[in-house]
Amino acid sequence: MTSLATSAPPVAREAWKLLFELARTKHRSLTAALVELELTAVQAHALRLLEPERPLAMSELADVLHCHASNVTGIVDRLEARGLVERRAGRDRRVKTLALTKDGGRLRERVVELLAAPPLEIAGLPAADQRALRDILARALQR
Amino acid sequence: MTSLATSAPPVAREAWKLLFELARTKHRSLTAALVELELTAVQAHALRLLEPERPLAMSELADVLHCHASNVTGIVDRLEARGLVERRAGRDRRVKTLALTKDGGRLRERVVELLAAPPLEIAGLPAADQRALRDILARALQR
DNA sequence: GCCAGCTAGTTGAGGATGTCAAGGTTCCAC
DNA sequence: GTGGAACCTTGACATCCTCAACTAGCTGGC
Repeated sequence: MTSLATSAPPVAREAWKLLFELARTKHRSLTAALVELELTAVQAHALRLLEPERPLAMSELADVLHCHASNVTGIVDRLEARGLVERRAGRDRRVKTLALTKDGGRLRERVVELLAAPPLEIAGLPAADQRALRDILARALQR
Repeated sequence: MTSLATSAPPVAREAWKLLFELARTKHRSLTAALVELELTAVQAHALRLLEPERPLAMSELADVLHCHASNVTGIVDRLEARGLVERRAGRDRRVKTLALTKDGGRLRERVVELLAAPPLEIAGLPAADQRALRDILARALQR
């Protein structure tokens, strides 16, 4: 649970405001890019989490997506209907294991690249700024 | 249109990855906080955009929310049903102008504070890091 | 061995968000 | 005036999300 700093110093608030704005901008451009792949945000996220060599159980996917199992059923239904994902029976026959198909693997690569690509706002920064940004964020997330 | 840098230097990608992670973490905690106000993300966003002294037309709200007018109808319906917002007829009677009610204004303040509060990851940084972060992000968004 | 209770996943109901097409009012330019 | 444009709403449909109830399968204690 990441709590909030309701009485934070002004500088932190300014930094956060900028960060918020950047995130929103990127979120929009990302959603637009996903439309061309005919994927929704959640579908793309699920695809990203399904690494080719490490199949996931439905319940594990629900965990990492932070949503209910019943929701995952529908999401996987749609991915499976498009031939991107397969449900396989595990040794424990209650568990259904999710594996990428060939098509799913190919599409996943595009999704991963899309998500990993920094927006031009970041990519266009001087190298020193990029390094400083990375280091500061690394410190921030270390807690 | 924020385009993507699909072939960006590794440092930019690392920085972006961290930023992405921070955004996701915060998004979750924010959604959780909004549940207690019985607001969804879009409702909170709409509320934030409705400044007390500057009423917005439905179409203007649709613009800033980046969604279709027909979608705004439903969102405003729900806010109005809760007594947070009022539709008023403008001089041009095609236009419906949105104004906050007393309750809406009070709730909006809490929402604005919630959105503006930086996560502890940022608030807990040394002051020098906060300043550097703010300055780098300001440069990034200047383009 | 057997059964009570747990776990995994699905189903169905219901709500919010989002798109699109169609329609009603109102305005404006000609 | 009248035709077209602008603004909003409505209805149909898809996705995402939760919850409650259900089925199938596993497991531990007797």
